[in-house]
Amino acid sequence: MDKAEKIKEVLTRGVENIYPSSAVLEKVLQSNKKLKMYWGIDPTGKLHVGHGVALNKLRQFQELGHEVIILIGDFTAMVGDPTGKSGARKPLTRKEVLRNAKDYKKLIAKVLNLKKTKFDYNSRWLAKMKLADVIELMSHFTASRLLERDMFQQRLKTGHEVFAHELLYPALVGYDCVALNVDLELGGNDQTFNMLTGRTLMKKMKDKEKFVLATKLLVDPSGKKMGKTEGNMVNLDDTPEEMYGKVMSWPDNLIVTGFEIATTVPMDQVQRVVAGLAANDNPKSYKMQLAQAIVTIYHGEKAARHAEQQFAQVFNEGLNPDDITEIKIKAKNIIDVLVETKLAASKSEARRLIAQGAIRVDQHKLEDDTFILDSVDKDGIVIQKGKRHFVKIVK
RNA sequence: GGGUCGGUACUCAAGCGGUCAACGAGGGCUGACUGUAAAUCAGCUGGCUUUACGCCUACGGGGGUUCGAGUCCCUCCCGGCCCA
Repeated sequence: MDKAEKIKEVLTRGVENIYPSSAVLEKVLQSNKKLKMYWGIDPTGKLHVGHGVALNKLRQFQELGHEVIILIGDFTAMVGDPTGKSGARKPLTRKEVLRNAKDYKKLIAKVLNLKKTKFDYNSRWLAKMKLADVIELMSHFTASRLLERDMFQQRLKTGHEVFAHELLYPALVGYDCVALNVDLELGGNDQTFNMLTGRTLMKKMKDKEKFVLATKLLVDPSGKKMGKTEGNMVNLDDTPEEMYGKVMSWPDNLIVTGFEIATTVPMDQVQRVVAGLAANDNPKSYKMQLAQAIVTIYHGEKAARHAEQQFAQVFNEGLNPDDITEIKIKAKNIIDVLVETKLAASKSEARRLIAQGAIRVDQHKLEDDTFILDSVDKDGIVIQKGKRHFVKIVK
């Protein structure tokens, strides 16, 4: 790929929108100007494939020689991105944030060149702000502008409360880019509002144009949320087998988007997938390729191949996977065993699962909930719940 | 500050004195069907046990009325809307 092609890929692949426009950004990229850009993350949860999209995009920029900063929103995490109704989320301790950040770094290293990546924390400037600074910052916004955000609108419409401090959120994350003095911000399309707030602020406070690049989200082509499959969000620290399995359970219409945003598979190859699907090829084979491509990024090729082989073994042939988590337990009664192995959350649930025929012991469906596990030999006993949860009881 | 409506399980949301562990929807889990799909269909979805028209815990907090309260009353806390 030459530079022109790379620039084109940066501007189009997995991109939902560019502000002020793709054309303007293209010009800047073609000049030899080095851009300073950042991507902000909330350190409250796990990194998942949705984040992988941004990482891939950042890597492309990095390859073109631009400067990448990853901003951990440790301070804004305390405000909480306005979701849910109670706002009762407990603030993270400094320790938790640092631990999360450390985990993030490890995962981010799979995609980005860490030597060329800076990490920063927005508490560095936000924690120091005085009330006068906050007042000055807020004076750049109108109340209605802050309330425009869809989430607020929805809550107002349905009579739910919007807390005053939540209105600060877009302003604070918007201020990050001023503090960092960047040329470009990258984020998921759901962050567009916040990113544009920052763009406005940058113009007012520094008289500088900040580009905003909003990446596509992992949704099906109709724009609908993943719905049921949301539960199959792939965390970047999932084991290869989990990751592979979760991708396989995505709906078929996510395949193409998945290739585009979550992998580095060349786009002309992705086009072939599109053609294949249009020609009624079995989507399963493409989904397997996708799963393998994604697992390869985070765990390497070997692990990906193994995950695929395990997947076939368990789901096509109905056998047990090779490596099952082994647990030593005290309980003997099957109900207690299920609870102790965490396959069931409570004894009641354990009984329900058995009644529903969800529990297998060494491949045999269990119908008796008074079953006693006594003689555990050296090979152990495999307990299966549903299709994909296995635990091996060992001595 | 005044008026008014409201606070129910993971979420939304019924409920108007007993038959309420609480309708319905979403989500989750399990089963069938499959390509571990998705869609669809079915069951389950507070806990405990002797699995029973059983016991305990739950309908913002506390108190009361009643044989009996998510449901009525008092009070406190919190929110929406209107007025100031």
